[in-house]
Amino acid sequence: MTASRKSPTIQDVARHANVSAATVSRVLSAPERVSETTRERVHAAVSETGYTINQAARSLRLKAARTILMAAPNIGNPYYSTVLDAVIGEASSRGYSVLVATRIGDDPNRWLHDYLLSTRADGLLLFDGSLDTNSLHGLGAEGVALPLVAAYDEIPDPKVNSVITDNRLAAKRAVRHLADLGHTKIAHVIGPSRNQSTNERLLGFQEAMRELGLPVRQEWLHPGAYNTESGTAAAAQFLASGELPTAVFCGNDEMAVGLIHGMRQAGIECPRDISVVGFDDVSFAPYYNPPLTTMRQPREEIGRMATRSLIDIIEGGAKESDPVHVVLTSELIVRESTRTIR
Amino acid sequence: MTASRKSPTIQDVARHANVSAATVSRVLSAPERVSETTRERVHAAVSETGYTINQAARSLRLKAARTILMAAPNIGNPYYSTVLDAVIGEASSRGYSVLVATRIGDDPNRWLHDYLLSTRADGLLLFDGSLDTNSLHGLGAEGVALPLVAAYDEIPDPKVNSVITDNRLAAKRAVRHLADLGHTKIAHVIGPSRNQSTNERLLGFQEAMRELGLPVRQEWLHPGAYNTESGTAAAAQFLASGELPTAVFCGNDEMAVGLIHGMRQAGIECPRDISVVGFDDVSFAPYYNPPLTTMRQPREEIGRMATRSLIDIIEGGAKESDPVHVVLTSELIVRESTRTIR
DNA sequence: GAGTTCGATGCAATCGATTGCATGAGTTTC
DNA sequence: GAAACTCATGCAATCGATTGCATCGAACTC
Repeated sequence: MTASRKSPTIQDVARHANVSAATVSRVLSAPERVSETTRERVHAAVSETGYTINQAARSLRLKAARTILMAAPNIGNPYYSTVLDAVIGEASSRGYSVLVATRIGDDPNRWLHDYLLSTRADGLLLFDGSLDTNSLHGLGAEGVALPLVAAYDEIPDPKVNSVITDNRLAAKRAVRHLADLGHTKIAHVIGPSRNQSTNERLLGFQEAMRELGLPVRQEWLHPGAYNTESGTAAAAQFLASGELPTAVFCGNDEMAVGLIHGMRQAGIECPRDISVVGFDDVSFAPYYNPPLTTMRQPREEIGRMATRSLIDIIEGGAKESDPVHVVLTSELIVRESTRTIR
Repeated sequence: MTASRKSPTIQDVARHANVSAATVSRVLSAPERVSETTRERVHAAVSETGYTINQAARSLRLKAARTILMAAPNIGNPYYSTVLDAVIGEASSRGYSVLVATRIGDDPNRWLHDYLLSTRADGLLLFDGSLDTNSLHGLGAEGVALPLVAAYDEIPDPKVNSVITDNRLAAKRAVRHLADLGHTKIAHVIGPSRNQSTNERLLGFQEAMRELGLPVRQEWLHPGAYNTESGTAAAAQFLASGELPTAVFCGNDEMAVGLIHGMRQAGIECPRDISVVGFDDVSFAPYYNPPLTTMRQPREEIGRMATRSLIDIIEGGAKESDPVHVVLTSELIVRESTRTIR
């Protein structure tokens, strides 16, 4: 109650409880090494003083910040909000805080470096496959690998831990779904090419088309950027291509929505005139008009698993030498943006 | 190049440059106090060793973490993604990192306490008006106010700094817009009642209705929770109310979308049968079908201003005793979810 | 040329928590 | 009953960066 001028330190608590600072520290981190009577006395002193541990001092001494860094190219994308939520939940249940960084300047090496080598964060949750492996490996101290888990987007390096989804297969299933509905003229809106996930989805698309014996038309492939604008741009491109596809597989929901919007402005209605499959199943997908058929990605699961793995690695040291490679499965959610061809 | 076993310290750099650690420190923080020749020598040593500052040590010494904490009830809401983006941008341009916390257990006092009194964060960006003032004031050390800026949602305490929008006025304008289109049967989907912003919007709604001489029907007021589900629930309530409103003012876009969705399932089309105004103008609003008429909140601006104010307060100490109170104006964006009554 | 000033740099204390080692009291063992 | 052992606790060094004060040499003044 009677708060002192500034935050009480472990010394203050020690004084209150008539013990040494060492004992207070032990009560807090290894209670079983302290007798019950002193333990109680210390606990009382802690609440009397309103003591909270000074993380800076702790980090300095332990060389661990109990903080992880989540880096994503654009937190602005609604895809990440759910993931971030899950990351925070899992991290805080393990006693970790979460720092968030976006690509700021265009020198990822510099900012990652700043965060990680400065004991601000103990490990990195990387949601961005566009970083080159070399710069990442350079981050760990010599020999010691930096705790790093790549999530959502794979890093093309088997030594890097990853938690991803079955992008290739999922893309194939999405295309098959369209084919099952009778579509043969199928277009694809591609994500940003620097992402591995994008390439996997494109590969899945191409593979499925080949297996189905359907032609892939170049002008029905639009390179997008995972945002609504590029969906609308894709619509424009397809409209200008002479013949309109009857179905489109989009690399994510944002682009699907942008595409449907663009098409509608030209009088092409979804699903009446064109079927559209998205990817991700973001929060508004079921509420869109039409409700979006999409490949759901288990985003909470991705966030949780990635965080759990990262913290396991941080705490287990490098002893578990086998890299973690988790592949979660996406699920086709059929709603109303796809239907049988007339 | 020749990286040592562990991260180099300021001592290592000092040794390389044949100066004392004090000098290295000065080169880094007050270059003008060091002669040019040594400065160059030190810079060379820094890049040779690959030195990065140890933030824990720095924080301990300076009693400042150069980190702010953004606390929001549910980061999962797409509203926050844009704000967070802006916060990160502004913070990192000032050399600050951003920690993110969600409401975890239901003891906000405890977690805020943990973060703030433990030198993890120097200040708090609070996006949650539901915390009671007492617990907040308890946070600062005696006499010294904790650097705190309430954003988006006002704390009903003039001593707390805030960056908010003109919720009341904005709500009135939204209702006026509906009235201008000839609507008289207007419903309102309210946000979670613990939020001040919600109450302001409700007050604005009521005020506008009174000024327009329109009756407020109780069964046309639905208490929602700022998510899509409650929009759909509101639709159900209105449908069951005997008479259908011809227009609805929703407390945010999520609920607007949920409402439109729910109405459509009952065969009530927007804007044909019912006009809907949302609030926020989240990223998918212009791409919805129909594109959403909504009160745009300057979210980047909110994030940027709030962050800037917070850091100013942190760095300026408590010397600027006048609380900051910024009120940004919302803008009515007319799209296609509202139209003149038939 | 002796005294004064100034700029550059080093010394050493400090921030607060942790932990290996030492100590001392109490308990067990033969 | 003395040696061996256990258990609880304290002492003091340590983590790495910052900064007030001291020092030292050079430049300047009269």
